[in-house]
Amino acid sequence: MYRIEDYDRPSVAADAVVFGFDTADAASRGGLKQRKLKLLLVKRGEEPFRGAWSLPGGFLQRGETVEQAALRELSEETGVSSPKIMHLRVFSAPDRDPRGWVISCAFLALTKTVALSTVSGSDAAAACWADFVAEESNGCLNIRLTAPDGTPLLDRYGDAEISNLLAFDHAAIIAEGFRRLRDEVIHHDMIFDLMPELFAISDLQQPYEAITGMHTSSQNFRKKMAPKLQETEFFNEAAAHRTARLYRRKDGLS
Amino acid sequence: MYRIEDYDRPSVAADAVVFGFDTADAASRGGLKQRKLKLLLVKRGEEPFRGAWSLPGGFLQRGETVEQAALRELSEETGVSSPKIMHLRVFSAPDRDPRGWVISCAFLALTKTVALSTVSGSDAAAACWADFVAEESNGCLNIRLTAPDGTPLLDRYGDAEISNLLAFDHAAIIAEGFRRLRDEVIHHDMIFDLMPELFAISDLQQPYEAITGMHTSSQNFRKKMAPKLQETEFFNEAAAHRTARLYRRKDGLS
DNA sequence: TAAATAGTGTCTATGAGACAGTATAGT
DNA sequence: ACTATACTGTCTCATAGACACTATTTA
Repeated sequence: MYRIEDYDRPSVAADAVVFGFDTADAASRGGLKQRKLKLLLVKRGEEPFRGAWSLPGGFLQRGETVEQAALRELSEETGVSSPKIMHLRVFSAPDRDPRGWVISCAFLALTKTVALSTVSGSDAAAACWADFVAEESNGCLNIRLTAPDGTPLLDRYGDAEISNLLAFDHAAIIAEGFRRLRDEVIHHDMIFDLMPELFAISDLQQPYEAITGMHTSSQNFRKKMAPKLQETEFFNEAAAHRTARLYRRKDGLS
Repeated sequence: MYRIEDYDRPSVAADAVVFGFDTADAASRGGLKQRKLKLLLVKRGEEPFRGAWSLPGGFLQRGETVEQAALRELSEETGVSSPKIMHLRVFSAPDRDPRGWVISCAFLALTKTVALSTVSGSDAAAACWADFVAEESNGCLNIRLTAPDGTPLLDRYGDAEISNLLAFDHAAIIAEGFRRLRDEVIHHDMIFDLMPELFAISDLQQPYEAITGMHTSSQNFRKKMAPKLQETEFFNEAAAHRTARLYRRKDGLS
């Protein structure tokens, strides 16, 4: 029989790729024009990579699952809670951590409405929502990450890293996370996990297109989404134009 | 700084859910009618669960990635090699292994053509291709696994296990593996990874429908697949009917 | 010729994209 | 009146399913 003490064991980390959109609640929204995809990062307070930005995460503890570890670390480090978290993959290259043998269980997590103020926790200056921009050109995924102060954190073209200020192999984890996000949005309506309970159809479009890279007219987008939506009696507060009806996700969808 | 020695660490296993189809090579095929989806299992030679069937897998060793560990164990235990292997998820419930704290990185793997004779390795009687049948009814996935001698190994309806002779939480891992397989076949043409290099269109249909649960006429199935196929100059050897042209997967597909 | 599967063509319904045009809010 | 967005409807094209029909092989 295998005896645990007889064998070498790695340290196991759980890291979360957390996406969100910086829109205020749709029901109480003003004339917000720009809705941008954001990625949650924390500033490392310890060596190695002290001072560098990294994914929120930490080490698995006895008695918890890796999901619980990811959510616990996310909460501890950023004060953010995620209603939706899914396994991404395990990163286990033997040299990925200078401290030694550490494998990382990576998760994809989403927050409904990103209130930027929710970033707090042990050290408020130690977490931020970075701007996330992705483009696909001839089969290559280009990702750019920018800190709130404008510092470019990552410029990645395919697997080539033009510039990368992130700790460990987190750039690769982020790329994998975004690929999965796109896939889930396209095939499994994951876009709704990024939206508040009630939303106007036009609130869906910017997020949807930023993630999928697709572009449609607002009319056709409406028609595509209509079968997945449940009409409500509510309307958003008007800007300088007609008010929009609010919808919720129709249940009974995969 | 985090020092590895200061903290508790789990043992890490890599387990593979390996699917295959029991069709002989299409180019030298006889009048084979039944093509069935199979799952690769090994018989445990040690405690715990000695004598029970389980997924091929084993413990991660220092210096290798979890993918390498999965492929190494697969080869050692069954002699099977897999051209396609992908991360599924991590199973880490604290009580999932009676030996102690063991988490499992689960993989989905496919073999192109299953020559049933390839099951060998350290102990030939210790591995088998079990019959795998899945049905979806009102949102619930029903899975049944049967050993080659007819013994029912698993009957699972949704998350309810009617009967389960498998070791550990491998029944849940298998269910997750099949869900992912179906998803990849539907959205990303993974069906081709289960096929030999050359195949007739009709060879695709049974596997495709067994996995997706969809049903179409052979004519419409042909039309759906045509844009993904590259015609070749070869034909299969005839049975008691017209010979079929062989195709290969058209490249440049996701 | 019969049996069985391979393969073509046709009709129809559905969904996506292009785009014309109407509705309703604020300024 | 003007502007900006919400929303409806229409046309066209591509794709999926139903199904009639032809082609080719062995028995």
